[in-house]
Amino acid sequence: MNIKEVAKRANVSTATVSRTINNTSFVDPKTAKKVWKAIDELGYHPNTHARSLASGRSRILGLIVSDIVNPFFPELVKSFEDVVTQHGYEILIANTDYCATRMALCVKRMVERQVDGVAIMTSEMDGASIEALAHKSIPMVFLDVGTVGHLVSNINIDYAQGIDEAVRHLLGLGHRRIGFISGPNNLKSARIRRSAFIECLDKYGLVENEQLIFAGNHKFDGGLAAMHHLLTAERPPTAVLASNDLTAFGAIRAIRLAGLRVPDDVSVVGFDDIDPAHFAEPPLTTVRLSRSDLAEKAFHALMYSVNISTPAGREFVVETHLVVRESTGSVPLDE
Amino acid sequence: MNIKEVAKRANVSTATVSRTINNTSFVDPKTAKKVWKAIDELGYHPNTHARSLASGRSRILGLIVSDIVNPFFPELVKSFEDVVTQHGYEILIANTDYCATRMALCVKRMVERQVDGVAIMTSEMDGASIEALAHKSIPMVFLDVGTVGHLVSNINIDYAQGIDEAVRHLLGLGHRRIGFISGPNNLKSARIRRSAFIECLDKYGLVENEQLIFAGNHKFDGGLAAMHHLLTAERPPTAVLASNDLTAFGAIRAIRLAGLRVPDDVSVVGFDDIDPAHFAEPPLTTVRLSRSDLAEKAFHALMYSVNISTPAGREFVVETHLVVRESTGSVPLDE
DNA sequence: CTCTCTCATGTAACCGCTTACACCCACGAG
DNA sequence: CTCGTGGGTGTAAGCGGTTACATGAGAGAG
Repeated sequence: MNIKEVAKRANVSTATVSRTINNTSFVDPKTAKKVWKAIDELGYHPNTHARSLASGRSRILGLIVSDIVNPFFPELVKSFEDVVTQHGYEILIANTDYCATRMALCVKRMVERQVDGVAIMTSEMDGASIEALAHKSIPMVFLDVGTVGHLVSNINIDYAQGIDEAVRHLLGLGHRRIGFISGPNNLKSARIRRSAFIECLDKYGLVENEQLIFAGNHKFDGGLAAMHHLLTAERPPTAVLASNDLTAFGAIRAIRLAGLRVPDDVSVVGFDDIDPAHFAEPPLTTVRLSRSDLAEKAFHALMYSVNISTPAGREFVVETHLVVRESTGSVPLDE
Repeated sequence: MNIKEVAKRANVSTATVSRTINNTSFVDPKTAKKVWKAIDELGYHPNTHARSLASGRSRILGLIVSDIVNPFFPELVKSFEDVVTQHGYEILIANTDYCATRMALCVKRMVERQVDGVAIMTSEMDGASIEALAHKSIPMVFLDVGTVGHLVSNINIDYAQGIDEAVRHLLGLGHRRIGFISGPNNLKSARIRRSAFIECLDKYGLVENEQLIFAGNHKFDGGLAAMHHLLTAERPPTAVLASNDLTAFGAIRAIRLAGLRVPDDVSVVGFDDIDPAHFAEPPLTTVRLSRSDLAEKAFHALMYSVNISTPAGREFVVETHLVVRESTGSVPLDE
C-alpha cells in the first residue's frame, strides 16, 4: 500500500496525491476529493520514513531529559507532547540518567533520526554535543540555563522569584535558621538555585551559615543524607528549602527518623511541585515550576528557529511561584 | 555526509560500506578497517530513515502505556529502554491517557513509523487496533491480560500471588474486615485483581462484604473518594487493599482527613511498588510488580515473533510479591 | 594449463515519497 | 488571431540506504 496505488485508483499522478495530502500547492477541489476517497478506501497511511527521507524534515522534535523517573519529567513529557502533537509534530524522548556517556548517545540518536529540533533539560550537554547538533543545523532550546547562540534558544527559569517567595513565607512564620539542600554542585541550574537562596538571605538580613547548606543529588536518598547531616549541626535549621521535591521527600524522611515532626519541629519546602507533592503526607509546600508553560515556550522557540531561517536563538522566561501546603508551619515555641 | 562519501574515501563501493556497518556478509578485515577509518574521519552516521525505507525494518519498538504520569510507567519505560537499547533497538513511547481516541492515534503512529513490534500496557486496545497492527504484520505483546493469538503474545501478571500474600499478611496482623479499592470496572486487569481478592477472602474463610469493596480510578483522587466512602460503612474496614499505589495514597489521605492514623487505625496495602511508595509517609506496604522483569519478557516476546517467522504468540508469567513496610500494623485493640 | 568453485566486492534496482521542472490549456489583452 | 499568463497536473530525478545479482580473482583439481 503506497502512494502509487492511491494515484492509480484516483487516476492521478503520485505528485498530485502528495500535493493533496500535504496541500503544498493548489489542487482542484474535485481532484482532491477523488484522492481522499481513494486514500480512505485503501486505508492508506504515508510512510514516514520515505517522507522524511525525501523532504529532509522528519516532523519529530527531540526531548532530552536527565531522569525520566523523577515525576517532573513525565509531566513535562506530557505537556510537551500535547503542544507538539497539536501542531503535527511527534516527540522523541531520550533519557541521559545524569550520565555524560548516555548524553552523547542521545545526541547521536537525535542526529540519526534527523529531528527538526531538540529541547534539552539536562546539564550533561557539553560543547561537543551542541556543536554536533548545530553542525546538522538542528535548532536547540535549553529549558533551564544556557546561553543563546547560533541555533540555540534559551528558556530562563526564574528560580530567584520562587525562592524569594519561599524564604519570605518562612520568615513570616518566624523562621530565622533556614537550611538549604542544593542539587549536585556540578549542575549549573543547581548552583543558580543555591546562589539565589544565598542572595535572599542577604536581602532579608540573615547571615549565611555554611553549616546550613548541604548538597544533595536531586533524588530521595540525597535529600535524606543531606538532611541527616543538617540535623547534626550545632543549632539545626528550623526550616529547610530543598532544591527539588524528591530531595524534600528525603529530608522529610530524615526528620522523621530523627524523631522530629514536619512541620511542627522542622518546616520543609520543595521545588518543582511534582504530582506526588500534593499527595504526600503532609502535602508539600513547594515552588511550582509550570510544565505546560515550559513546554509551550520550548515549542515556540524551536518553531521560531525552524520556520524563520534566522539561525539566531531567542530568550524566554518562565516564572516560579510558591504553593503553600502543609509541610511548613510556625517556628517552634522554644526557639 | 552519506554512505557515498564514505565509500569514496575508503575506495570501496557503497555496498561494502553497508555490509561493513551491518556485518551482513563477509568483508575482508583489511577493507573493513579502511571503511571504519573513513567513517570515523568523516563523523558519519547512517540515516535511519533511509535505512528503514530500504530494509523494511525500523529497529524501533513501540511502547503504549495508559498514563505516563503514573510513576509506574516511567519506571517501565526506563527498564524497557535499557533492555531494548542493549540489543540495538530504539523505543517509541505513546501515551493513551486512558482514552480510546488517543489509543487509535497511537496505533496509527506505530503503523506509520513502521515499528518492528509493540508492547502494550493499557486496556484501551480494541479489536480494530489489533487488526490494524496484525494487518501490517507487526508483532504485539500485551503486558497485562490478553489472549495469545496470531502475532500477539501475552505476559500474564500473577496478580493472585501478590494479593494472596497481602491478605495473609493482614490476616496475620489480626485483621478481619479487609476493604478493597478496585480499579475502574471497565478495565480488565482491574476486574482480575478484584476477583483475585474475592477468591482470597473465600479461601481464608472470610465473607465477602459488598460494602467493603469500592471502585477507584487508579489515581489519587479516586482512591481518596473510594476510601472516604468505605469509611462511612457501618463497620469500616480495619485494613484496605488498593489496586494500585496511587489509589493507596489517596486512601491514606482520606483516612487522615477522617482523623484516623495509618497504620494505627487503618492499615493500607498498595499495588505496583512505584518509587514514591518507599519514600511516602509512612512507607507503603505494597505488592511489587517488577518492571524489569516485565520489560525483559516483553522484549523477548517481541524478538521471538520478529526473528522466528512463526506468527504464533507465546505466553509468559510475571510474579508479584508483597513488600512489607510501615503502612500496615496490628488490628486496633478495641476490635 | 584450464576449469570450477568460492570468496570478496561492485553494480544497480528499488524502498515510498517530495519537488523542480515541463507541460497543457483556458482566458484576457493587444 | 496571436501571445502572454497562470492555474492544475504530470514526469522524473533524487533523498540515502539495502540487497539481489553479476563479476573478478585466486585456489585447488584434473
